Amino acid sequence: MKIVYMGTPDFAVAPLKALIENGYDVVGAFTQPDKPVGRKAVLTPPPVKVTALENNIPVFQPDTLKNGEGVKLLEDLKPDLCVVVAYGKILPEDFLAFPKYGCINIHGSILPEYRGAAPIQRSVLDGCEFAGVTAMQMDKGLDTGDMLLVEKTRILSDETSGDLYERLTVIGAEVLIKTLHLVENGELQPVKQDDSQSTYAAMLDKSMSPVDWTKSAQEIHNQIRGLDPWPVAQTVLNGKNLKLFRSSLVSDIGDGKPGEALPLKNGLAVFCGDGNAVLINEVQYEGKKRMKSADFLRGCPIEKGTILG
RNA sequence: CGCGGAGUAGAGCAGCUUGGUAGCUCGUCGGGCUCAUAACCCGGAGGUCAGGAGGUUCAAAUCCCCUCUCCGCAA
Repeated sequence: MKIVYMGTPDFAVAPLKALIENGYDVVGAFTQPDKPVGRKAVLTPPPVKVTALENNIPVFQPDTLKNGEGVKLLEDLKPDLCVVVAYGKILPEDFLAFPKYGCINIHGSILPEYRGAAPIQRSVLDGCEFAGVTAMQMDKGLDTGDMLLVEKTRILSDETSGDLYERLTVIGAEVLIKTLHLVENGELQPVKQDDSQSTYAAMLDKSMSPVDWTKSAQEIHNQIRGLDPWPVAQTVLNGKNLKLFRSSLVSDIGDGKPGEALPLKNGLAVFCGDGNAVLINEVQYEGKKRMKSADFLRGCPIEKGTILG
């Protein structure tokens, strides 16, 4: 079976490798064009491109698939199936219909919940108990296709989006291979999504970073882990930005006003709106490196009672 | 050449303006106190102060010049 793989970020690397290791004939890899990255704006190829090239798979980085541009490329590759994992572009209908088995997408949520761009982050942000990966048969809607296989996993209480991302990419690779076995054996049992239960996971942006300390400790904890590794929860200290990482909920440390800092032996605790507090285990002050908050306090003492934000 | 912060002991920082034998908090090692301790007390080790046999000077972590690296903002 000839497969065209379509994906861009790290999340899409493990599934691609799984295809290769399981002997599938990956005849081409579609990925986003190289983009400038970092302060120096170095032109960087997306992870999937790197992996594909290492395995001598032809790489395609079209700016658009619309107006028949995408199909034009498929006509040469003649895939039986397209596998799409976090590709980052909308596939037009003529493209979806081209391969014999259509296009199968690996999505980082338990559909129909969290359709869209940032399902993993949103599920951490919302404090969900479970996350998962769904394989689906793509249709013209956004993550609306029939579900082929679902795998769930429990979200750990201190897990960040980045942590969960790494776990789900592994699960995603497994789900993909299992789904392909079903395809090959003609055992697929597509299940329609219940649109009435669907939710949309919008892309994250930097405006979500500032912490509102009047929220509950649990909500703030979810924000800190959900926005890690990007865009990262942030507060203000001495007029400068302070990024917050690796929080945990603490109890029995007394009372304080929302945003009130409490320097502790093992790090920086901050009181929240519900009277509880979060312990911030790692911070990054403007212009400084990321470090343990206990280390930060050694060089930049914060008086008890200082209000953050 | 987008704006800005920073490189000093294992860690986090001060010292630089007003040059003159390197300091704080923590860790570490040894000892003491204690039923006990991540607590407390005493003592010790540990630094070519990012690099340039650079410039100024009697003397440079500190002033001037060049290079490298890290980071925040903006994209």
